[in-house]
Amino acid sequence: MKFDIIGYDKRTNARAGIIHTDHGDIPTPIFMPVGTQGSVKAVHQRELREDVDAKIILGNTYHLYLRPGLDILRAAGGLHGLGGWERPLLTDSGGFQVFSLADNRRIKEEGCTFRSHIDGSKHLFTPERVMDIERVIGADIMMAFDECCPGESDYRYAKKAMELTHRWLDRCCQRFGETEPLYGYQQSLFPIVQGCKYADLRRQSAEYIAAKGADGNAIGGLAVGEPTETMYEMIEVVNAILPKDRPRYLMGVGTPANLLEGIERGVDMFDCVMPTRNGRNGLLFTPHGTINIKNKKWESCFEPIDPDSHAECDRVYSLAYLHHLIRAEEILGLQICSIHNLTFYLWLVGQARQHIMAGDFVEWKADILPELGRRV
RNA sequence: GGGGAAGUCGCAUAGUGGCAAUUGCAACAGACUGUAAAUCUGUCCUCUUCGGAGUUCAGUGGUUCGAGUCCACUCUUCCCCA
Repeated sequence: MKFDIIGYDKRTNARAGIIHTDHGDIPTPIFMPVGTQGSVKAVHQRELREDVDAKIILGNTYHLYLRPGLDILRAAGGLHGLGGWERPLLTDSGGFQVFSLADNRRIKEEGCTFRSHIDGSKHLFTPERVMDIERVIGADIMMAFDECCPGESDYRYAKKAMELTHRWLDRCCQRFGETEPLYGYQQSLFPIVQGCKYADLRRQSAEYIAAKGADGNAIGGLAVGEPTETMYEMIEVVNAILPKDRPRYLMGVGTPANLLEGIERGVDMFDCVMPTRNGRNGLLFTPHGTINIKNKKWESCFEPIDPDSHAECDRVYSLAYLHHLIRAEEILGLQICSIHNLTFYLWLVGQARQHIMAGDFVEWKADILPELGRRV
């Protein structure tokens, strides 16, 4: 994997670049749709390619390991082979599940034991095991196995979790270095900065992670309950340390405004369930704010969802029709909302990229940012 | 014409002497950040300074300290037999 920076914003830390992978190039800044179980929920691949124009999507190690399981994945030629997706993939390591499945797991030095949310069976995830699984899934970018601790964690716990994450990272790197890709193309390992909301821990963690010299680096453990301003401060602290010539990935973030603030602070990659999950729950993101399509006021609004959109469904279907579909619980409504939101997210980072290269990122951001948070 | 059953907050329901009254649906809002989410939460008779206050269970009258619940009549609906 190779990263070329093709443009800097002179007044901020924003930059535009290209990540080259064996499955194709990824322009940055980029938003990566989340496809936890090997599917971006409610969105066809053709729509992902042609409407959304997703350059890279995510899969999840924990979920794919439980189902369909490693034998099937290996036999299929990894997740690329199983799903027929030919563009780049990234797998999250299960570190987020350490956080979100807190009731079903126990963390030890060796690793983390999980109870499957599907059948209750017990499984042990060690850094080595996670590397092996991610090799089998075969994503272009593999994430290190980390402990993502809650935003309100106290200093002592946050420090402990960070130090464990570092020790686990050493083991991830070791195993990664000892193993080969299984399907004939390269894989990269991204380590993850932790440290919760504590600037000195974040600094310490960023230095530890930077020293690994990885192809790219991730910032984890944000947008997990801490105030938004704190998140922005932590991004600044960390990005001052992470290598400038490698992509920086802010994990699990976020709102459209979060993306622009992240880009301004030097983040290149984002992923978040928000466009898809909120879309399935009837919330549309637009350049002029959010729309709750379930609200009565859209009942007879026969305007297209977005006449200028790259996505066909935004031009063809009206807000009134979408309102009807969502109320009637028609599957098509979930599909349209998901495609719309992802298209908007990809449009937004694409615009950011263009304005970085055009030199007016600051002005553009100042214009659009107040709009994004509005309620239409 | 004869016999039987039933009327509860939009719809459907619970309720057999202490009830502003159960539950589901619908409606109206809100939440959602590396997905155990096509999920979850709130409101849902009227008014409210959110402490309460006022009117309710087809209608009228009655029994009772107290009635959606018991009694009488009236109205309405449904079923069965002619």
